[in-house]
Amino acid sequence: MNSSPRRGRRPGSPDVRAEILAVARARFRREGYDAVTMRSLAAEAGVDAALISYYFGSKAGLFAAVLELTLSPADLLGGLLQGDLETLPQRLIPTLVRTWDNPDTGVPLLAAMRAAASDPGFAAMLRDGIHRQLVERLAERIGGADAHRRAGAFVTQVGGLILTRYVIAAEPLASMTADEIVRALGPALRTALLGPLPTARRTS
Amino acid sequence: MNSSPRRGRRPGSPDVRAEILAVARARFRREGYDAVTMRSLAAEAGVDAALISYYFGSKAGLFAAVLELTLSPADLLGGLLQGDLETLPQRLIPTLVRTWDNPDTGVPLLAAMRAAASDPGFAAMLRDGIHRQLVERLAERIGGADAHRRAGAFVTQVGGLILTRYVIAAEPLASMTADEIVRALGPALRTALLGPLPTARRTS
DNA sequence: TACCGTAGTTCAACCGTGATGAATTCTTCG
DNA sequence: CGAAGAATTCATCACGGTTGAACTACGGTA
Repeated sequence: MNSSPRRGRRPGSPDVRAEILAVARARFRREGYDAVTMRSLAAEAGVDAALISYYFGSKAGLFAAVLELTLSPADLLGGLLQGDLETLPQRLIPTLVRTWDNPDTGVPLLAAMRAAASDPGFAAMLRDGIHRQLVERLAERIGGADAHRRAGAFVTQVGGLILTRYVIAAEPLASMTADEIVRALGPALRTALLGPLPTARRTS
Repeated sequence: MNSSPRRGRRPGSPDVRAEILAVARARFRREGYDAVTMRSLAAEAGVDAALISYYFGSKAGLFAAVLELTLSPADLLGGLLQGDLETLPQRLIPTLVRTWDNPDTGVPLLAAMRAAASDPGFAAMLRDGIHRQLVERLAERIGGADAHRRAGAFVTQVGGLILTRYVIAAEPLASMTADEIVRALGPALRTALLGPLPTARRTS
C-alpha cells in the first residue's frame, strides 16, 4: 500500500545477496553445478542456506544469476562481424579459444554447457540464446537466400569445436594451439560460411 | 576353498540381473539418467533397490552396463570407411541422422552424451572411445601426414552436428531433413576431411 | 541324511541433497 | 514509541543413493 520503494530492515553488513553471488560464482567456476551444494556454499559465504532460496528462489535460479552476471557471449561476435566474412574463421577461432581457455570466462561457459546438457530448462535458455544472438545476427550479416542455412552450419561447426575441445576434451583438438586449430578447421568453417569455392562447385 | 565356480542358492525366478538391465534400459531411454531413481526402477522391475547396488555396484555402474549393452557406435563406421572418401560426408550424414533420430539407438546415445557432460568418468570413457574407435580408424583410412589433424577436424564437425541438433536442438539444424543437412554441412565436412580444393589454396 | 558355506534377497537405517514454513530479530516509517 | 515488514535463523520435510546386518534357499560335503 505504501508507495515508498523499500521499507524495513536494511542490513548492517552490506549486501548479502552480492556476497552469495560472488562466492557462488567462484565455486561454480571451480567445481561445476552439481558438485557445489547449497549448504557448503552458504557456509563459505557465512550465511544461512535458506537465504539462497530466499534471494534466488532455487539453486538453479542462483546458477542462472551467476551466468547472467558472467556471460555475454554475443559481445564477442559484435566486433568480429564488422570485418570481412572471408576472414571471419581465422579471426574468430583465436578469440574463441582465448575466451574458453581463460578460466575466468571459460569455466562458466563450460558450466553453462554442462548444465544445458542435463537440465532441459537450461537447454532451452541456451538454445534461444544461440539462435537469437548468434544464428540470426550472423545470418543477417551473411545475407541472401542461404543465409540461415549457412549461419546454422557455421554455428554448428563452432559448437563442434567447443564440444570436442572443451566438453569432452578429445584429442587431437584438445591439445592444439589456436593457430593449429585455425589451420585444421579454418577451411571447413569458411566453406560452411560461404559455400564451396565457386570455381570448383560440384553438382553432386 | 572350493574350485567349483558357483555354489549356493540358484534363483528360482530367472535372472534378476537381466530383468533389472531390461527395465533400466527402457527407463533410461525414456527419461534420462537423473530422472530415473533406483527405487522406482527397482519397483518396476519387482526387486529390492539394494539389488541394483548388489549387481552393478552403483547407479553409474548400471548405466554403464546399459550403455555397453546398447551401443556400438564404431560398427556404423566400418562399412562407410570402405567407400570413397570423397563421398564419405553424404554417405555418413544420412546414416548418422537415421541412427540418432531412431529412439531405439538415438536416446541411449543422447543419454551417453549427457552423462559425459556431467560426469568426468563417463567423459573419459567417451573421450577414449571417440579417439580409439573413430579418430584413429579414420586417420588410418585417410593416410598421409595430415591424417590425424584431418580426422580430428572431421570428427569435430560431426560432434558439432550432434551437439547442435540433438543435445541442444538449436535451429535451424534441429528441423532439417537429412538431405538438407547434407547440403548445409556436406561441403564443410568434405573440406575438413580432404582440405580445401587444391586449385584454390590460399597462402595465408 | 545332516550340516554348513555362500550367493541371493530383504529390510531398515544412514547421510546428504534441495526446499519450505514458522518463528525471531532488526530496521525504518508513521 | 509502536507497528509493519524485510532479513535471518531454525527445524523439518521428502527424497536421493548407498550400506550393512539379518534372513533364506540351495548345493556341496562329511
